Amino acid sequence: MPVELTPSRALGLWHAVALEQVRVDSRDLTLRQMAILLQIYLVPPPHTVRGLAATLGVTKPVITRALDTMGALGLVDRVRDERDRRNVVIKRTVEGALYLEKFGDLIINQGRNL
Amino acid sequence: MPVELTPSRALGLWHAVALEQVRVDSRDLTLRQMAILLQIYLVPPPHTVRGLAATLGVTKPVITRALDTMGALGLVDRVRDERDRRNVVIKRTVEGALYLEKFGDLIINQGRNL
DNA sequence: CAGAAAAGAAACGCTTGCGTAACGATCGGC
DNA sequence: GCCGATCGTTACGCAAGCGTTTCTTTTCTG
Repeated sequence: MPVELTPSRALGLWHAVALEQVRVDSRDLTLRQMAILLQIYLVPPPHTVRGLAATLGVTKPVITRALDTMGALGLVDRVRDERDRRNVVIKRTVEGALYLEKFGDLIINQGRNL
Repeated sequence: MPVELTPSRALGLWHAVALEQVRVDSRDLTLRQMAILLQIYLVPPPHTVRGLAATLGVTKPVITRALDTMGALGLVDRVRDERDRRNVVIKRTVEGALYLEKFGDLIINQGRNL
């Protein structure tokens, strides 16, 4: 069953969520960073820099930098892959899960108030 | 009738939209800029720098800079208010309307594919 | 009509992200 | 074992955003 949305409702939802997120959270993740974060948490692991770069259609340094930033915020973690030590496996964190959980609630609440 | 969303569906929708938007459009508006843009286009005018700053909970220079950037992209326009020449009234543009229309379609399509 | 107040922009120094290119570390094929 | 390929990071110069402060123009007040 698809999510039923009219054009104006869709933009209205985005509007309400963006507005509330800006008001509530000073951490201003870029859309790219958000896409990366959601990819990590919603798609089954393992996640690598190269894989994320390919999925997002961006270069590898973009991923590295985003992981730097979000790592400093505690939203993700990096672990060297012991099977192939060239790889880095991106790990989820409790704080990251909490962050997205709150964000999901925000979407739902704003959707309810539409 | 509210938009019905479960937590995972809400994040999934955001994920799909963010991913597709990153892949398709090199213009990477920040969440703040997007919130401003949507406010301008979804809420009845007039819109002023001061009003937007208050609504978003940010300082005036943030709005000025965002309008500079989005103005350069053709997404919004600025016109001096002739009634009170201290004010600037933010105007919508055809290109901005088109941009949001496409974005709305993106949300709907991704919502359908959930 | 002088002085305070208000609106928006500009200036300042700083931080962060970008794309491209170069780099060390590690693996795989011969 | 070596040499090319692969993975992630780092370096570089540049553009854009931030918060704070200052400035200019315009309006309101007494």
